[in-house]
Amino acid sequence: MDSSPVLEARQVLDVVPLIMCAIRREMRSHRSADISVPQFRTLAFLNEHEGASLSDAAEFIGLTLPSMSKLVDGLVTRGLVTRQTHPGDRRRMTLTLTGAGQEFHQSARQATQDCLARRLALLSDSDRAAVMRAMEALCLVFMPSDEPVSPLSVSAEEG
Amino acid sequence: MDSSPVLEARQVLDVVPLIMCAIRREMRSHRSADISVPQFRTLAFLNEHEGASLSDAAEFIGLTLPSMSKLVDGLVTRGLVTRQTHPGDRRRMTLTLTGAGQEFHQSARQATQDCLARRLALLSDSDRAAVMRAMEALCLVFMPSDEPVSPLSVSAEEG
DNA sequence: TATTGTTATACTCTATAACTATA
DNA sequence: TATAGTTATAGAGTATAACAATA
Repeated sequence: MDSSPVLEARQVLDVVPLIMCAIRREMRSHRSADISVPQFRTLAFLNEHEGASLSDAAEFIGLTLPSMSKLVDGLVTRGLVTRQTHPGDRRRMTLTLTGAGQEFHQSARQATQDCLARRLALLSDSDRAAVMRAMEALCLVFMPSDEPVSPLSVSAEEG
Repeated sequence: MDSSPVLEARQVLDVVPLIMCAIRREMRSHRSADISVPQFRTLAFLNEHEGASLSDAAEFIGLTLPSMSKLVDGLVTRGLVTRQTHPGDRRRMTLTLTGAGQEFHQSARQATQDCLARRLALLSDSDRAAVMRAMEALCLVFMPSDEPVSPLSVSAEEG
């Protein structure tokens, strides 16, 4: 039947924002260090792309270079990120998470995951199996293939 | 097995933001009238809650009253919303979508739904069935029950 | 000359505080 | 006195433009 994807699309459009709300609320409650959501996303990006440049981060997060420069200023001030000149190309900045930055990101992610797990535990085994299968399928068709870097676990934005 | 919800939680945390990115990108591309995402959400709220007051909207969207007042200013200026004093209580403002406002919201939602449907059409029938079942199950555990108003189709926030 | 990043400046969005009008 | 909304003002975040340093 051809109209079926339309029905599922409506369902996805209704339900996914609900889940996203829960994710965002949890992440927000964890912002102990008083960082913004773009800052949090930048931490997540650096966690997966150690030594990325300012331009890399700006492009991935979707900010201009000046904005990202200022954003990173804040992360450096808070001791979550280090900013060093690249040995090979002294124009580039090499961004790295500090221990505190890694710790912050990891614990925020863990807390969010736990929060989701508590909700999922309310479902039956077979419903959870459907969730697993659905997520695997959706991942295939929503994963941006052209991007050089995986956006996994980096996109809990905005707040 | 007790650890299973944890696995699905990780999967949900990885995949849901991907889908949300696609939703947001589509909505953003549709902002022909140059309105902000909170403004868009307000349109969606008013679409489901005709005649809501400024306070109602402010509480639902999560803005202060002054901020919502200013936000609505913009929507009124653009001809998407009307603002009238409530007949029974002249302190209250009654907010209503204009025809243009309804049209704008409806076409934005339709475009987003079509965009999702194109991706879902890439899946097998049985995968789509799993998606449908998963969304129904997730809706049950992520739907905020205490809220007086349904947040469905209103929560594609930020960008 | 092109690229990487920073500084200067302006605009949007949001909040808090103070105010007006109505109940 | 309490509630609904507006106006005034300030702070965060972002963008564009201009600049400095390196390739």
